[in-house]
Amino acid sequence: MTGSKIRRSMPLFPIGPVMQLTDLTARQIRYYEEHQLISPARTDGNRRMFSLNDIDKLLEIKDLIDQGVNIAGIKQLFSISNQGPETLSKNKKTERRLSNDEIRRHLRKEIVQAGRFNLPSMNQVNMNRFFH
DNA sequence: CTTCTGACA
DNA sequence: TGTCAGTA
Repeated sequence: MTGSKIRRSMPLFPIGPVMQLTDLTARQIRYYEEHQLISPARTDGNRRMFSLNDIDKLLEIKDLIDQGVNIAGIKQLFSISNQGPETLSKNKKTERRLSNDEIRRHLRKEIVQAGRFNLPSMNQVNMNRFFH
């Protein structure tokens, strides 16, 4: 229901506890925010307040980073998973048999795989190869 | 005491 | 990324 959503997005704890829960340094957490991978709420004296969603997001980021995926790649993955079928189906134009879900899986695999091989510039992943 | 922004041997 | 500074 909607109740669980508001709970997961409800600002709960400051950066301290989050550091322990995610094994990430404050520097890293702030860095990821700078690059808009997360957007914690702010409070009284401009202090960050993280929600459960933020925690999960950070854990996801941590895994991907450990797998070698850089910020650009993670951004790609996040935007893709949040993208509704409408956005993708609009690009699939004509000759496209793969479902949007399949495309997402392939793209994710490509990015993570590239990360494992330490391949540079994940920035311009050839989405052109999937659409056309 | 904890967190924040900015900066850089 | 770590870390130190100067605040709030």
